[in-house]
Amino acid sequence: MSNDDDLLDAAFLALSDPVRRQLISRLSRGPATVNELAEPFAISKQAVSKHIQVLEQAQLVTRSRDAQRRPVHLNPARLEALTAWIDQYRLVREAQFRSLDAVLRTNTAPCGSSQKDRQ
Amino acid sequence: MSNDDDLLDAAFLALSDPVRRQLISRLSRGPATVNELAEPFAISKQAVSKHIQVLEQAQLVTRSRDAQRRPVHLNPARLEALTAWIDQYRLVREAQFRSLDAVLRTNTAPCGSSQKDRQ
DNA sequence: TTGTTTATCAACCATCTGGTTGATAACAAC
DNA sequence: GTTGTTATCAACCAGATGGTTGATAAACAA
Repeated sequence: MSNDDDLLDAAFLALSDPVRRQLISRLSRGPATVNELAEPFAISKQAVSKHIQVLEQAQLVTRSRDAQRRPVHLNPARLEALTAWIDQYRLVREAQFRSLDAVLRTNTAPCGSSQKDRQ
Repeated sequence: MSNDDDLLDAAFLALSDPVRRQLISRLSRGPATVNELAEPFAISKQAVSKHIQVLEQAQLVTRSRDAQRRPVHLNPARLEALTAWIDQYRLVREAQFRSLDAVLRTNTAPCGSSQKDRQ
């Protein structure tokens, strides 16, 4: 987990599983232990523990220590890094769509669906 | 690829690979064919074609037809769905952090690092 | 027709993923 | 000490993923 690319790999991979996304959802309402997190699921707590390790490696969550408990906390900063990556490309493309739209609207009149591929 | 959850699965999985993220990056500058997309990479174009199929299944890209070419287009709408999902939880948690911060700032004076786990 | 370009399909293979069960470690309470 | 709770580790397994090579199809150009 050295460079930035590996962190993005790990984070997106972590979010590609519905169980892990539900864990994120639960943690957005506050920290929780593995047992608490595992309770709503039909799978073993070992499996949940593995899921949490995946999230932890991606730095989407952190752990603390409270006797034998190891509460899991959400890390919003890492979530923000993901939206930042996505928006970097989404916004560029949407801006191009808007300007293309403006060109089509002013030059050619009818609102036909004739979009050329190579710009 | 029926429900919303499957689409999120597919989309986050699609972005968990550095090659596919670079494809997204390239496509944010405009449509391109498989051969054009494969050129910068050391892997075969069959491999790139597979990557594009993964992106297409996630509806992050679309294809069109231009003679024997099949140009690939970015789909910003799907990218936006991802940021929407992330922000849904990121913003909740950050808001909680801010209010906790405010409570700590007004009630207890010294800026020590004593955060309790269970809220 | 023949050839070229573009792109996918079909096998195949090594590795990773997500789940299981059983054993183990660390701590709390008695 | 013993018992119970919390959590991880280790080994295993079925299926998915990411890459390869070779064959094939589709749309042109000559």
